Amino acid sequence: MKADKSLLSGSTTLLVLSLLSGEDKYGYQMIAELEAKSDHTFSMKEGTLYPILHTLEKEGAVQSYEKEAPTGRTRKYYHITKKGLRLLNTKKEEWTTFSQAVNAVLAGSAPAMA
Amino acid sequence: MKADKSLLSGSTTLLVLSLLSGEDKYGYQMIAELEAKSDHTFSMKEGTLYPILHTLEKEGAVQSYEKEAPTGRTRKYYHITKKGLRLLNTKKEEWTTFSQAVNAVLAGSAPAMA
DNA sequence: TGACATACCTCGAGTTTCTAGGTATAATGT
DNA sequence: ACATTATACCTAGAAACTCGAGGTATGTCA
Repeated sequence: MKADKSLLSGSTTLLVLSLLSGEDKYGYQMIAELEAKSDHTFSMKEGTLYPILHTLEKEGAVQSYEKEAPTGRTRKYYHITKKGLRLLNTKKEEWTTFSQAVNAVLAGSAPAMA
Repeated sequence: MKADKSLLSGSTTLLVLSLLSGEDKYGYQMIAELEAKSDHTFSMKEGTLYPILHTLEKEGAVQSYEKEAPTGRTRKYYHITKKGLRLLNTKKEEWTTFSQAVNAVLAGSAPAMA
């Protein structure tokens, strides 16, 4: 993880829901896509992702189903629900508000930029 | 706190150092300024801020000194050191990398915006 | 057959923040 | 004079989140 790992806190659910808003995906795939899309900034660990997926499913934000891959292996796919899409929009707004607030504080003080 | 409080994780040190890069400040003042500059998005709690300041001082990123306010009360001011300024720049870069990565993931999937 | 990648999972440790208290002084209202 | 509120500092324990380390199982390749 390039960025301080603690920055990741709180944004994981947003990232997972965002990935699923395009199409159904399985856990292992999400980790790889996150790493690729973020240019290797995010390396979400399995021990982080799987519990999150289980929690989201309990909340009704996603639904899982098993499907056999062309390889013959069984994968567990996750589909985002309408409730999940609403949650995604909420989290997106929170992210926007939050990042703008951080930038506002940064802009107000120091000039230095690496 | 408007934004999901867990988003705050990892950015607190960055915010505190950023505030101190302009001029020396005392704890109570920082909380008020954070709230004002972020348009009420951040409401950092005393139980969060004071331990952070103590940790930063142990690390040598800030130095504290007591000074009497015009009111007669004694305040504990914090001054950012050169080491603290370097730390600030590091954290700034981390923040930039992190926020760009989140935006990249968000852009790659869902179109909806509230 | 052995090694490795894929694919899922859980538990305990570590980190961070918040809640909820505590202490003390100055200003304000009555 | 007295009570209340705002200022200003602090700490301990609970709660939340992520990670490291481990486990299980199947498919691929040499």
